[in-house]
Amino acid sequence: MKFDSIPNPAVRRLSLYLRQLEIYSQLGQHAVSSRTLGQSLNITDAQVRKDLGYFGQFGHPGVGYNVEELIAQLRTILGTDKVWNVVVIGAGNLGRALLQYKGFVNKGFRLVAAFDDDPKKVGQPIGGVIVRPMSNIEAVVDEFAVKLAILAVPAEAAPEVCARLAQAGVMGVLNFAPVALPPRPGMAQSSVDLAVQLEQLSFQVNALLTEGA
Amino acid sequence: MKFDSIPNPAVRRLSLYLRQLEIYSQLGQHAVSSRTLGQSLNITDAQVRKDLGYFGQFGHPGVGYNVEELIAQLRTILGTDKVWNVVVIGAGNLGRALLQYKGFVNKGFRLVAAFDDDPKKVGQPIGGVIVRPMSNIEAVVDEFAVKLAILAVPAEAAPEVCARLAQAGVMGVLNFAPVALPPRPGMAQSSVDLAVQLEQLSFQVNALLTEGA
DNA sequence: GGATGTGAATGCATTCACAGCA
DNA sequence: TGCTGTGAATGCATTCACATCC
Repeated sequence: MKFDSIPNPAVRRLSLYLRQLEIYSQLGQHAVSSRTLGQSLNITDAQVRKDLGYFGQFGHPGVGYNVEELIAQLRTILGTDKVWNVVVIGAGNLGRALLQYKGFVNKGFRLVAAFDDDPKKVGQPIGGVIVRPMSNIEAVVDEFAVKLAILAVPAEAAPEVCARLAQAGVMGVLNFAPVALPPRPGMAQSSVDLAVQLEQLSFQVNALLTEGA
Repeated sequence: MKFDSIPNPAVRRLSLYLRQLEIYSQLGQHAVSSRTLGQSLNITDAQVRKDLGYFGQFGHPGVGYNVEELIAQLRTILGTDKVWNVVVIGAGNLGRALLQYKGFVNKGFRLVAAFDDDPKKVGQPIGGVIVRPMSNIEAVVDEFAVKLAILAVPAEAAPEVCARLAQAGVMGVLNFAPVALPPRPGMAQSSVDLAVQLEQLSFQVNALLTEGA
């Protein structure tokens, strides 16, 4: 399976398909068409079929897709049929919230450790783990074969910590610090900037207000 | 200024430009070229110029862009030259973290209220506001002219709450619930699903591992 | 010389439309 | 008939390349 040559937006949508299919599954729905699945997510049926088509043929002409079957396939594609051990760096407000977030575990992600340099935070139990000093990062990453990390440290510290994680063997970082991380070959990076998200809405609301007026 | 016909990716980048320019400003940098700005964000210089070009001519040929000047322009474009009052719905782990997040205020967003239906949470002070019962939503939205809301409620409740917010006059929602919100004309919506973010990394790390092998 | 601003060219993603199968 | 899978056509975003200006 060649992973490059696949549109990035398509991969983003795969996650949405999976999420929606899990909802169908829980509702006892066993079959779904590209049209129905798409409508739940505001995506065209052709787009759904094309996205899945990058990875194989999972549907049944005249019938649709089997929900459980497609869930299994998508998990395999996305790599969440196995469990990933994940560490959280930074035990501030955001880090603590993430450590207690219930949505990760049944998606195939297990938070195995938290790190912070504040001596007042080290030793605290949060969401089932205990905050450790940053000096332990390498040992923990090694011990638990950690490949994914969540970065919830201040912007000033983020690039340096990211480099350190890469050095330790982490291959993917989800960054919540409001700063651009220098790209590293061999490391996947994704950033979520909360203020930027609001700014986008601000722009769009302004557009709605001025075009409507 | 016609707000439609502008590529959505371009608007996303404007926020990144602004963020980076604010860093330059703090470092005492007063001029910047499209090349330099782009390099800090892994964006080509042509892209930077094209994005800005959708909104006007802000540069000085042979010189570059004035940092403070461009910051002011971008704030106006994004609508954050004015302060937006924002409410947070849901005072769970994530809601509480967002209420205490320091990054919003100097970006032009003021969190004016939090809501939750859990009687144990109502009355609690968090990050400068007091948690109110959901029944107060309409009154607060009205009183503070709230146009933006952050949705941090469970997935089951999210669509209903979103509809209610729209009814109350909210025009933009940042949704953290892992569910698709039905689109509403006259309302801007943006979703951040934390598990989906990790899934994307999972996919990419798998790709790195298999292509490298 | 060194930078912007911007049409033209390219490349990528989405949509169309239909053959093929249950 | 109803739906998938997929080449072909379209549409959109990015990059090129250069005229223009300090």
